[in-house]
Amino acid sequence: MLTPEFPTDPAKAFALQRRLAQQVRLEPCPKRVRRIAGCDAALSPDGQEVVGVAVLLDFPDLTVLHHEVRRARLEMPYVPGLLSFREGPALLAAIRALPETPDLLMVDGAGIAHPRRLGIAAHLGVLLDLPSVGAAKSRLCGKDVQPGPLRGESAPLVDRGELVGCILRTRDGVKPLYVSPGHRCDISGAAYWVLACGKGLRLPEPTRWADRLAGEAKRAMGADPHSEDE
DNA sequence: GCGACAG
DNA sequence: ATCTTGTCGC
Repeated sequence: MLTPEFPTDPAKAFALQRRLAQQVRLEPCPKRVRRIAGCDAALSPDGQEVVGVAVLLDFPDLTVLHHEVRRARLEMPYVPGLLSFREGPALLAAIRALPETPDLLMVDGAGIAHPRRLGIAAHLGVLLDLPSVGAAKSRLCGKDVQPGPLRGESAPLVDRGELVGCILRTRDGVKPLYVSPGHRCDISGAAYWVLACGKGLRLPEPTRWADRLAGEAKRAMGADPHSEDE
């Protein structure tokens, strides 16, 4: 089950990122959002597959309405900057399987705060032409600057002289998140949505649920590499 | 050439 | 990502 959408050859992946990065549109984030999809992935117990999860939450309730899980074989080793070519296939399938098209995607990973300005959040946003936000737990690029200690405080994330996102404190005194817009969104909007989706915990609800559900799906696999097909 | 490096 | 128990703090 090959995925021409995500080339396995690093050279082709780099070229594709540079091409898709030109399609990213930085603009004001939508204000009328009713449905948000949280996305995250985990590795199968045998490490041969990726388990992608897309959780649909409503806004502003932040209630979980639905979630989809999709698996995809790993064809490429992890290479910083090429994460979307590993998790992309499974996440894309999970998002497409949702009963409703979300108004916004919130992904565990980078948006444009990426060496070629196409982190997984931006990549998925462009492929689906949906507004997206990247909320990473650690830094991929840019200068690491510590924001104020209180929830809501932030510091600009600058990479090679370019403002690509912000380092946002989502919880008092806790390690900040590296937030950057994906597609059809901007830096302030990305930070706004991450905070608006937060309940005082470090991770915003969409990503927090996706992370938890991916972990459950992983455990449910136990030592059974496979049990069915699509 | 030497580090840094989402998940 | 993943390997992993208890422990400090609100």
